[in-house]
Amino acid sequence: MSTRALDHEELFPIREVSRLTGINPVTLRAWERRYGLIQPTRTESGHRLYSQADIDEVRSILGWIERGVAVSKVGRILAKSLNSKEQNLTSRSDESLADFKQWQAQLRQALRGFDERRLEQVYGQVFSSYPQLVVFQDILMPVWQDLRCTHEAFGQASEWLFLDSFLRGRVLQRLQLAHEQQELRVVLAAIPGQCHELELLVAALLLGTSEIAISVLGLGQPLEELSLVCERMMPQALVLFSNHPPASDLPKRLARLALSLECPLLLAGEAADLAQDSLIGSQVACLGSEGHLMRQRLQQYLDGHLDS
DNA sequence: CTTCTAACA
DNA sequence: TGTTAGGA
Repeated sequence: MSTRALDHEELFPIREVSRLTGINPVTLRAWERRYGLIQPTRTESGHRLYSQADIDEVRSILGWIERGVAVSKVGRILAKSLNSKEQNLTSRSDESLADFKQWQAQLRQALRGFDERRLEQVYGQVFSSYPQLVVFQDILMPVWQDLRCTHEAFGQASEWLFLDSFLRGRVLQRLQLAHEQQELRVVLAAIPGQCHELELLVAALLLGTSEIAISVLGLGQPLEELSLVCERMMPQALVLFSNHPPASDLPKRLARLALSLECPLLLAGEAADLAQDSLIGSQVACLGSEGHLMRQRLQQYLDGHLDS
């Protein structure tokens, strides 16, 4: 704690990184050698020094591994999705990033004590300082993701669960409040698979505006029945959500689904970032995974389609 | 304690 | 693909 004069420039030896991420040092070196996955700076004697950004990269690798992606394929994915996230981060000042970390630290402290009152308090304070989108996308969800895939200490699984159920409750609450008298209605469904409920709910929250009401379908929603559901709900659009790498047959399945729908079909989440190349020229539009962009593109898309 | 490569499971 | 062995 005391030696952190410059948080950004602080460097860690491999053993520390291993402790922080739960990855064996030798495995860390194997990733670097075989897949070129993290390239830390070196001391003159050749010892690796990892920056905070390197450690964050290890964590995101862990996230993809947990979603069933082979380590050899993570590199490509990271190269793509880093683009959209990096742009988001570099456009932000260092001091606001430091502020985010402060709030995240407070959040982690509340979680460590399983202190619900404290958690509510921090949650409320964050909301009084930042807009909803920033609160979820830049402060709360990164902690949720870290806790989910990092095994830094015994008990983190419980802390993750504690946060997850707290946030699910709060987000549901907000979703209910958000439903008022919007003119446009959009249906949001998860691509069946391994999506967490919270990710879908947060996406719904971030996509909604004063003009667009989002209706969320349950997690197990079968893709094949969506045309039926849309026939009866008659939304202005159907948005599919996934944070997982798209299966190779996904573009075809989506194209087929799009043909059977009365309304336009859109894709959101990390899957949208990763699949957008294979979907150009198809009926399926990609919203991306960044909150601002998603909302903006959805709005524009609807505007354009309602004119014609 | 770190580094590396080659071979194993 | 992660881990082990062996040497520096």
